[in-house]
Amino acid sequence: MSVPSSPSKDFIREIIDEDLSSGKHDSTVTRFPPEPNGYLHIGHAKSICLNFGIAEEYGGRCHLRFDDTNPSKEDVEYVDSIKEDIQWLGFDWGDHLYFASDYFDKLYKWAKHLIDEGKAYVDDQTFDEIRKGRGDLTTPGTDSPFRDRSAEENLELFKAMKKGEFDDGSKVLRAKIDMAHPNLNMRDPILYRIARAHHHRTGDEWCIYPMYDFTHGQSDALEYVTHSLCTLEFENHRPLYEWFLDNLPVPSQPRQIEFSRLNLNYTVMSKRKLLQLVEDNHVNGWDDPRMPTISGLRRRGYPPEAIRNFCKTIGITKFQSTNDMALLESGVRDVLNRDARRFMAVLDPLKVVITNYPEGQSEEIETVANPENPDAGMRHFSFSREIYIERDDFMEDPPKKYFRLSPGNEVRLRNAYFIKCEEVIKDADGNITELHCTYDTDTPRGENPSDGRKVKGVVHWVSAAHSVDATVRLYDRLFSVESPDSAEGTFLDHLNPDSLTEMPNAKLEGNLAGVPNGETVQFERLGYFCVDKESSAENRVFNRTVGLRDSWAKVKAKS
RNA sequence: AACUCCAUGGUGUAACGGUAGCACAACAGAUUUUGGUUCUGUUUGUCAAGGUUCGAAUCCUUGUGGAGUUGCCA
Repeated sequence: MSVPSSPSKDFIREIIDEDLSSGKHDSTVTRFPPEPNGYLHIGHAKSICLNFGIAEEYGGRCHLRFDDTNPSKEDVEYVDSIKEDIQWLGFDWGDHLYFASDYFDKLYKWAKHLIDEGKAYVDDQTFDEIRKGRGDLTTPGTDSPFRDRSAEENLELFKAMKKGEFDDGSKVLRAKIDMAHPNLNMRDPILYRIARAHHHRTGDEWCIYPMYDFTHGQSDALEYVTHSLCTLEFENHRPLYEWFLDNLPVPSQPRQIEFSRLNLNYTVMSKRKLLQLVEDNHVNGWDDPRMPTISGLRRRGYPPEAIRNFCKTIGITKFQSTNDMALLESGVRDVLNRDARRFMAVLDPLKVVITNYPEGQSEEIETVANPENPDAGMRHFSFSREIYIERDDFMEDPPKKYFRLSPGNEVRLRNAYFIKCEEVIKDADGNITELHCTYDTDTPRGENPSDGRKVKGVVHWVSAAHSVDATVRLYDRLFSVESPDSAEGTFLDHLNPDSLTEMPNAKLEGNLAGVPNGETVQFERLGYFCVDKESSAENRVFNRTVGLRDSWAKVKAKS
């Protein structure tokens, strides 16, 4: 009913505005129609945000409808995961959960209707004969020898097909349209095939199943969907979609509108390829944090809000674009910077002994949990004589703009004192094993030294005696090239060998032991990290969601 | 070489015949107890050629480039 006014809208929302103001429709009904044959990925999120988003904005509704017309590929496992992912993204279909299989009876009647009208026939040709008869892109097809069977004969045959009197694949029901049509979809498309497959909902009730084309538009019409939004590859199907609406006594006239699917660089999006990554163990399951699946992004620690914002930002057009992963990550940082609690964690520890700090002594430090959000409150942790710092926060022979710790140099320990490196301890092989430093009692948190001296470097740390151990998994892009789909060789040739790095000896601030599974926090100066589902009190596991912007890395890379 | 669709900075996306704007990225600077955040500034664009018009990213023509379609998949 309401037409939200905003500065600019995509072409689909413009069409909806027109349909509302012209009186063509007085409410808006959309639908998200996945086939339950795999896990949802971020490309589906684009469609979900579009369809459910429009329903919210226009005060309409969005149906969740499972397009389950090909039982050999489908399973309830996928139905469940799809529901979970949509809800996690923050959308709700309310009472409007549907299955195309709910319409099998209706569709069967409509098929008989077409037969009665002389607009459908049973074809006995083999698979190959049908294919050959279809012609190709530049040559028209030829009529099937069975094309002119009488309506009576067709009806008997079709009923017999349903009763199971014929073998799988031996006959099909086809629409009688035009074998010379320039659009191949209109060359007498197949409506029903015989397939004795157990359906996850209808069981063994049917041995004939309707095709996508004979199902989708009619399902939309039955649900009074006003705008049926799908991706570009269905563009050529629209004439057929409309042919069924025109030739069947459907209760409403939905309109199909196509938009471009989401592409992201440095990853693949096709179900087939994602399946291959899982089956060949290039990743650890559908929810591997490197996967572009919704479940993978969730496990990676991406907030649903960031995914929704991303979908809003990339917009809806018919242009086949490839979006930059950096845009997604930027949105993830935005949300997490605002929401994530801060902690300190050392991934690659180097022990530091503060030689002038009394043995056996410790003190409690208080600081904010999140500087961006005062409501997050305070946190407390301990400082003591032995601490860990990040190994790459020390260099024995530093380059010019290196602000961190080096021999004789002084840095600020984050939330604590200045320390100065006095001595580097090495093992027999020359590896640095320990640093001996002194601290300045004049420089606790919140105070600068009375002599006015300053330091440029701030280094995070954890108290050795108060730390907890953890494994931290660092994730990088799954592929090393921007478009693995079009790169030389197969996409598997371009897997990034360093997409996963395990840091098995990480030392965490003690407070991190209490963070629940699934929460994403910031490890100060390092990035955002999410408690993995495999994490336990005995064996803590964190996944890096995304690193912080790192301008030092850029400086370093240049030199 | 059929039909359909698409073309705006590096990547996306606005501008609906009237100043080409925004985000990300990049670069420079300021602030900073996160080399984070925040703030300021800079660079970069209408696929090409014609036409219509006072005026074209926008309308028309042609070309070029890209995508989809020859499943009893969706």
